Amino acid sequence: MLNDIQRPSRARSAHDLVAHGIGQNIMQGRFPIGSTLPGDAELMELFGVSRTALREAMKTLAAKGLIESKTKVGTKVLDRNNWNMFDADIIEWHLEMGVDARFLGWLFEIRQMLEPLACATAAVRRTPDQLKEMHRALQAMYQCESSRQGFTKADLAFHQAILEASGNPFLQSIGSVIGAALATSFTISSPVSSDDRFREVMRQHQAVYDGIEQSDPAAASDAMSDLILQAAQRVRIKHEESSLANVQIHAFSGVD
Amino acid sequence: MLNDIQRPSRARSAHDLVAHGIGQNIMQGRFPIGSTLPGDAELMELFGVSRTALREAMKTLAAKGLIESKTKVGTKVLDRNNWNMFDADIIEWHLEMGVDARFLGWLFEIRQMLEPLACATAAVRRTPDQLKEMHRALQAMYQCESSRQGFTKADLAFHQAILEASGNPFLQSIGSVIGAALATSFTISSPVSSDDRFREVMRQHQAVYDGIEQSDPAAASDAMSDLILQAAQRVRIKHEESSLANVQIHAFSGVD
DNA sequence: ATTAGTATTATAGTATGATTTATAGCCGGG
DNA sequence: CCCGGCTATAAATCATACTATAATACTAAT
Repeated sequence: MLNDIQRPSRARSAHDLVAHGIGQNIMQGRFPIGSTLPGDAELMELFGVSRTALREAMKTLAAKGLIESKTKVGTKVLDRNNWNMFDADIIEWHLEMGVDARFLGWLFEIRQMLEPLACATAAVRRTPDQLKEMHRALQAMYQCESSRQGFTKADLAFHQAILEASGNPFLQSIGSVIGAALATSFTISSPVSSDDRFREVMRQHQAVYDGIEQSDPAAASDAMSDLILQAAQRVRIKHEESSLANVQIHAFSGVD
Repeated sequence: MLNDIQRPSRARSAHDLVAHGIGQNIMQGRFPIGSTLPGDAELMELFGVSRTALREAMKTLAAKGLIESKTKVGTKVLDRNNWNMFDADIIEWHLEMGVDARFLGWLFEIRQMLEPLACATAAVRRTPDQLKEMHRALQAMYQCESSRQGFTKADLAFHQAILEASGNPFLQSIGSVIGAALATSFTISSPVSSDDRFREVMRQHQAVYDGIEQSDPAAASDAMSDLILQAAQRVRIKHEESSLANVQIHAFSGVD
């Protein structure tokens, strides 16, 4: 199987390469937070691109909250809490400098905070079409026992369908976070490595689907919570001090 | 008091204005999703800027996931689930076209999902310095009974200090979401409009602080949940079908 | 007539230099 | 010591020219 393009990153445009380059350097701390990075002229030479391409790259980074340029004073690397961590590129650049356990932990922590509740809302708000979409993705997962690539893709599609059905655009835009978590987890520990593991993973996903299908928010939420917890354990994440993994949904009572 | 800059939007750079203009038009559906927006030449004329400025604006929008340009085929408006809703600008543009209740509801839904758990982790992970930061912000709130501006600022600082103390960079980067929610809520219904209301709001914030100060995750989480719920009610948000507002943290048990 | 290959062409991408604008830092006057 | 204007510098913007890409149309071969 040579058909997988391991690095679509190769054939990218100039400004994309520059943005990637600078972004990664910032992540790695080679352009430390708070520091002023080299002037236009120097960066042009460094990356071998024109001012146009460079400035477009800068705007990309600025849009993601990584840097800020002011006339005369230069371009400074902003503090981490200005970074938009829900951005696909930022997550990617983070992971490209080596997967560290802390980062994965944070990723799973966020998933644990959002996805169970997304399931709960999806269970209540889903349309028939959205349910069908989840079903399609679930079936695709069943049929991808052999292919890790295909399984990951179907898995992501399943989770994204749930987010979509939650009806909340904020939830709908965290696909990148989940995608990164899945892709990374699967490189560490494949869920299709053994028959037992595969069956267990599928059982959990099925439980999530069933909960949503039956419009049972609590069940859907609990199932998703379990699913994420076990996924985290598979990659041996130990939550540092306390675990939020067993936060549970206590009650779903509608208010007026 | 004239010192408030109602529209810092005025003195912005060219590409910022263009990005703002196009972004807002996209939000309003005047550049519908999936459509191809005008070519470079036309947009240059439309906004009266040079190609450079226009392209920088495009890159900004592309970085936020709003659009995608391909050679020959033009620039297309991407689907909403590519948009990064956790971006401050996108939220701002959304709100600028009139505050609609649904959007506010989504905002509060996300807050309700994340902030209580952020409080819980903060209660466990906080450093003394971070606690001090929260205390400072809380005191500032107490002293801003008269000024809505100052109160909003202090309130945001309080919430941001909690996110900071959660230790999770993903949580740390949702300040824009909370900021937007606070600012918008306060224009609808000021928390300092009456003495009673002010006292109630402060009591709730104090409860959150106390929970974190005493390293009591459950208490901190519950207090924050209450706080957000009441804030939502103040702006008359009725959750559509079911409310996630009274999701409760059931148990915080550390795992190994 | 269908298909495959090639040429055309419109549009985004890149490059370069000139020009404008904003600000840090200096200077001199108060 | 403080304040206001001057100046140098670097970023921001503009204008223009050139390149790369891909959708379309056209041609030719089967």
